[in-house]
Amino acid sequence: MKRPGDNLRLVAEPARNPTLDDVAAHAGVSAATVSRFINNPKVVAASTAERIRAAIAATGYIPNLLAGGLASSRSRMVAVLIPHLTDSIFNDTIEAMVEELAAAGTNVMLGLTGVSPARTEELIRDALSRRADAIISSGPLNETTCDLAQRGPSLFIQIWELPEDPIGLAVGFSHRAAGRDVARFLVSRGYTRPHLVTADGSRARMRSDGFIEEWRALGGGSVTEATVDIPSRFGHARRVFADLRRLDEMPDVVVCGSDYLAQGLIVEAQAAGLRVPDNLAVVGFGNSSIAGEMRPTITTVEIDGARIAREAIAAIRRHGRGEALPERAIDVGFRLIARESA
Amino acid sequence: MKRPGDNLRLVAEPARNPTLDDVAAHAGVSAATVSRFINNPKVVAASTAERIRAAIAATGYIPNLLAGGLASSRSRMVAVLIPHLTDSIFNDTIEAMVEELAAAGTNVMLGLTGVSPARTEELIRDALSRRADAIISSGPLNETTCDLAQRGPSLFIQIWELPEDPIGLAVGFSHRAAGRDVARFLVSRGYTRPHLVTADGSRARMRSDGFIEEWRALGGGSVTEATVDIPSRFGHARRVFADLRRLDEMPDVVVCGSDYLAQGLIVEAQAAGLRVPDNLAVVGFGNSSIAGEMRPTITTVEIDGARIAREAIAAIRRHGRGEALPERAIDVGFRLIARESA
DNA sequence: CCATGTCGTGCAAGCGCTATCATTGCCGCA
DNA sequence: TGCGGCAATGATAGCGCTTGCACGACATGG
Repeated sequence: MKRPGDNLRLVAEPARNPTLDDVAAHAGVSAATVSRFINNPKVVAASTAERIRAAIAATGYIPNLLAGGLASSRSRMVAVLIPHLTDSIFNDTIEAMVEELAAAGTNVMLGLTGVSPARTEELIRDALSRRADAIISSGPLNETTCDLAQRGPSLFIQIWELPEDPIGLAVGFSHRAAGRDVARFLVSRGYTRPHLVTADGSRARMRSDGFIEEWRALGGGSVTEATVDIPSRFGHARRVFADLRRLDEMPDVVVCGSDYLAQGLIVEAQAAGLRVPDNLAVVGFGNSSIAGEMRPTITTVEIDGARIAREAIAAIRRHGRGEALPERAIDVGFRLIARESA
Repeated sequence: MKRPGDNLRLVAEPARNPTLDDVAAHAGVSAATVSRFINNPKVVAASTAERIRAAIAATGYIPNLLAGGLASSRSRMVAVLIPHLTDSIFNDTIEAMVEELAAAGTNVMLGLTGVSPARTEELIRDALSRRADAIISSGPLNETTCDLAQRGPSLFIQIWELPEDPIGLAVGFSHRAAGRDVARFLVSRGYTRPHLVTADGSRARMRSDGFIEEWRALGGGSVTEATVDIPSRFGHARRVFADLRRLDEMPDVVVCGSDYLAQGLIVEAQAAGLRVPDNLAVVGFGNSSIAGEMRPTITTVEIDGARIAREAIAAIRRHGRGEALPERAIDVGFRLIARESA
């Protein structure tokens, strides 16, 4: 239904979104006061607050965070850079992160780096362009990316690892120590012929190194190894298992780079008529939700993703308030969970 | 290497990031020209372009997209709203989406809605606040959210479903038709006692309705049903399978809301000594990567996530150029893939 | 040779908000 | 009564970019 007034309204007030000024006019205060109300309601008088609240509702005002960010040089956004989404061992961490950030009124820019440093660099550039309050990265860095990360005003947080000299902050754990712990555990269980399935990345490499180091130190025998692409996926299991069977001597335990791959190996082993762990034991990594739900349940290394998220976010908050960070690296540790598969 | 000039530079030019003006001064052109070069290199003369390029490198300039977005009211960012990350049937779609968008120089704001309309509303508000070029949503909407989505300048795209009257654009398929197809398939294979495991959401509901409708139309017998929380996860399988065994009569096929749940049921069935599909058949949904890799491989319904991503992005491009959308709903269809599990 | 493009560029006015500083009452306390 | 102090608000100057308009230089065609 079209009434005469409609066109007039359209002329007087075009398709433009209402702005702070509109709200201010409507509430009979200045734009500054409305801004204050939005960012920190308790600094305005209760009666004023009420009028502003009403004006916002009446005008259907939606703040413009681009303008706000430009003026304050705080974007209320953090960039999260991860390699993949599918079968990703980080998903729990990321999910926790996104939720914690949402609770703090901060949004997340998601970047998928794959294994490409070039893509990583571009994403860091994008994050800096958007003046992200922080950049949380679990991907691989090279020299250029480090440089970029250094220079930008955004807090740079590396998660899931602990480099010797972190750029901004690192929240992670020692992959080498995790590898060693697994070795010790397998020795204690009496396994003698471990097979390592290592993803083609530095973190997995460190775990394998740690494992072998400790295994040898404890007088263990020979270790066989296989390599898979990043990330360690369920789908790799077929080839890995097929290769396994061609070894001179079957291993008695397979150490995987992720619970998904471990799950895949269990499936393959069972399909081939083997019993897990009796004929072949399997160790996962990450304590993804499936690990405790698989049959048999999967022995794995738990990383407290929620804790990583919390620490990262606490640091972002501090950094946002201009405080210095108490530490450059936070070790959240890990925990070996012995279940049925090994 | 430290030269005398360095300190002077530091004094003259404090920690401030270089801006367009700095680059312009360095290149001996106006800021407008640098802006043009950045956004559309071919409109500036080749020689000028070269000088600007050099100036950008020399100053280490990083554009400020907040300022750019404010001025142009285009943020080069789209919001992607999904319920979950873990075990999510959307992950392949999202991954394709993020990659396509990255290729187009657009970043992604990730929002996790869970099953809460309140959270969805807040995320839509956030997306509008950031002046997202588009909002891509696969979550549940209520009246308020619809209103918001209508009003905002962002293109609103619903994926994975086809409502009768989409808000902006819908890219999806008919869940009802998918349910019917599964029913027809199972009849053709001679199954007689299907068990439906329906997630507690409207889409899964539609598939179940479609299934039952067609099953009855084809003269099939009684259908049993169970409900699980959203999303249909691997971990639900234990309870679902346990409940199954308590039925008066064991079903001969279980129809699941996701491949992950299907995988879980296969694991449970096998752990209980049943053979799949001989003793119990299983049908998944989504053709996630595991579906083709499980033992037995999982019969499922394939959705072309990459196609959904492409269509959505094409629409965003058109909308960005101010063109009207050729259609309000795009049906990408689906495809039943018969594998070993049913 | 002038009218008419076309191309490359500069000028300047915003985009919508935040933050600094100044201003106004008003209370309490000496 | 006077005044420092505090609470609440307003005025104003940007934040760094985009873009419409204008302008000069040069090429084109009648």
